[in-house]
Parts: sequence; C-alpha cells; structure tokens
Amino acid sequence: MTTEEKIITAAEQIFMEQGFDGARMQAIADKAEINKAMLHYYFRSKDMLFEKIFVEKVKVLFPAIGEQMKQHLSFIDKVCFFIEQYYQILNKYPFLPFFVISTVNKKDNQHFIQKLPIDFFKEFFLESFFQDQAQGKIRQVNPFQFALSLMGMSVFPFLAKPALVGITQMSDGDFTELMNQRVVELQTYAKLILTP
Amino acid sequence: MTTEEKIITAAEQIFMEQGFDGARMQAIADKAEINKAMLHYYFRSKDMLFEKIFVEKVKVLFPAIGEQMKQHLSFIDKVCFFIEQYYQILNKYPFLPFFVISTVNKKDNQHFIQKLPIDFFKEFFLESFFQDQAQGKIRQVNPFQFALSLMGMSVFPFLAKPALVGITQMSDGDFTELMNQRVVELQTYAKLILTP
DNA sequence: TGAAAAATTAACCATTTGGTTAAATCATTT
DNA sequence: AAATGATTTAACCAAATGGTTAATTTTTCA
Repeated sequence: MTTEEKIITAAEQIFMEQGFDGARMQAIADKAEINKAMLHYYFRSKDMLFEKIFVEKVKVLFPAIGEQMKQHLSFIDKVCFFIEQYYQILNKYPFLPFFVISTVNKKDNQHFIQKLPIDFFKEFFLESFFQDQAQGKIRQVNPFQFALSLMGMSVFPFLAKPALVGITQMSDGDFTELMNQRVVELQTYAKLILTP
Repeated sequence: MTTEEKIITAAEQIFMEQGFDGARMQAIADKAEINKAMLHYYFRSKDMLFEKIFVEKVKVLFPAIGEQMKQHLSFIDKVCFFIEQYYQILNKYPFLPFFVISTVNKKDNQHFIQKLPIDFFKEFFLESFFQDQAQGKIRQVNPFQFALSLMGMSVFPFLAKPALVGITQMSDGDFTELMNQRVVELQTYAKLILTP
C-alpha cells in the first residue's frame, strides 16, 4: 500500500465520520500512520484532499448503472432494477449519502454541487418515463416528484441510521437485514404507485 | 428583544448554516450584535449553547400533532393529515431536517439521539396501523418500512435542497411551490401503497 | 557506486478558537 | 443618593490547527 493510498483510505474514514470541519489533518495522519507533512506533500491542502475524496466518493454514489439499465425495457422494470442495484451500493457504503448531503449543504459549496453527476437522470429516467406514460403503461404521476420520493425512500434510512440504531437498539446486522428486506418492499411500493 | 433572545436567534442561524464544528462563537456574537463574553455569561460553553438550540429545534421537528391526530379515524386519514401538517413545518423550517440529521450523525452523539421525542410513533402510528390492518383496511405492508419511507419521501427534498436548487436553477419560490404540490402527490402515493 | 531526485521527518510558525477575567456600566432597591 | 447586584466590555490566554521548512533518509538510475 503506497503512502498516497494510505492517506486516501484514512482521509475517507475521517472525513466521512467527522465531516470537513470536524476532521483534523493530524487525525488523518495518525490513522494513515504517516507524518502530517506528507498530507501536504501529496495533496497540498485540506481543501484539495477533501475535494479529491469527494469527487471519488460521489462517483460511487451516482453510479454508472445506466448501461445495464438499457436491458430493462419498461420504466417500472428500470425502477425496480435501480432499487436493487442501489441498495447494494448503499449497504456497502452506508455513510456515503450523509457525506454527500452534508458537503453540499454547507454554504459556499455551490462548487461541489456542480460536481454531482446527474446526467443519467435525464438520460434514462425521464426519457423512459415519458415513453411509458405516453403509452399508458404508468399512472399520471409527476416524474420529478416521483424521483425525489424514490431517492428519499431509498436513502433516508442510511441518513438516519445512527438515530435508528440508537433508538431501536438494533445491531449492525439487524440494520443490514432490514435494508435487505427493504429492497422488495420498495419495489412493491414503486409498482403500486406507478401501475395504473 | 433581550440579550438571551438575541443570542438564541443568532445561534440558531449560525448552527443551522454551519453545523456545530463549522460554527464560530464569534460569528454568533457578531450576528447577535453582542460581546462574545455574553455567550459564555448566558450559556457557559459552546456545547451547552448548542444543546439548548438542538433540544428546542427538535421539539419543532417532532411536533405534538398527536392530539389532533386522534380526530382522524382511519390510518390512511392519519397519514394524509401527517403529511399535510408536516409540510407546513418543513416549509417554515427547511433546514431543520439537515440540522437534526447532521447532529445525530456525528460520532459520540448518542447523547443527542436520546433526546429525540419519538413516543408519538408508537402511540399514534403503530397502534392505529395494526388496528386498521387487522380489519383489512390496509394492505399487508411492513409498518416500520412504511414509516421509514414516509419520512424519507417527506424529508428528503429538504435535505437535498441546496443540490436541487443548485442543479435545477430553481428559485426559492419555485422550491416552495414544488413542495406545496408535493403534499397531495405524497398523499396519493400513501393511498396507493396502503389501500388494499 | 555515487549523485540526483523523491520521500519522509521533526521542529516550527502564524492564526484561529473557545474560553476567562477584571474592570466598567447599568438597573434595582432602600 | 448610595449600595448592591446584574449585565456588558475589552483585553487577554492557552490550546489547537492548518500549513511550512530545512534537514535527513530512501530510491532511482546513469
């Protein structure tokens, strides 16, 4: 493992746990087991290190599942496929949604918003939606509202995970189990909402 | 306006915008137009000031709409009423969900999790759910999953507001308009999901 | 092998930050 | 008005933080 990789791995953890403001360069250095000066040697500044991590992580959260989506013909199929794929990612990186949301929610972070890769929304979601709706294959719902709902339902348990786990006393395994059940539950909801 | 009120008002804004770590005591003092020492005179420390704000704001986000809910007989009615009431609160305090989520998501904040008033979930949500489900008035969905979905659909647009506004170039008025439309959209979704 | 380049370290620095303090001002009561 | 207590201020402080630097070690390669 190179020093650069050690730094990135450590920075990911610290930034995800503590956020940009809460993260300390020394803490990253400690976790990476390197001298603090190396952080600046490789990434110049805290801002640049953070941006590196953010850009990388955002690619994971807005994945390139567009290609695979083409296989699924109807809009409803696409949505169900999305839920399934997305929960694999979320289960793997449960802190990602909060990391992205909290970065984007800070003032003067318009800069990071532009970095969000959202093309696939127009390309696969909207296009397919209107096509199927014109054919009467899905109900007259507002596609934008539906997209927000789909994202919200998917992502919210992960945003609220610490609260959920804290309140219900469930283990990490319990949570994963709940999220696995959730895939088919959300697919059912989507079908109920969309099927005319 | 007393000094204490000035402080609270200023602290609310700064903490909501910047989070605990990002907030500066000096910034709060400046916004309140008072001397920084007053903050400690009235609230002792940054932690105690923050806690004061958090506890207060959390009461707003988990409102006492339980009483009014009794009027609504069926579970579906209750859910629709909840959506309507909740969006009034969210439109008024759009940054609250992020504030609470981001506080709770930080390590070592188990302490704040205990402060979340969630009794009304068991009291009004679960109880009514099982009652109506036993009578076959609602579909066989998992109440916990449904609650998570309902919260997620409701709250997510506000969590993602900066990104949404940034990407779509919509104005604040556009956003509010979208959220107003959203009330009936979500009520429709809830009915479609729950009605057998 | 040996010199140049890259990587690493320890010590250091300027600034910021939450918090304190002692003195000053204002309000209240007698 | 004088004494008392509450409120407010400016100056200050120690600790922490992001960042730098000069020297040292390791790697590269002619």
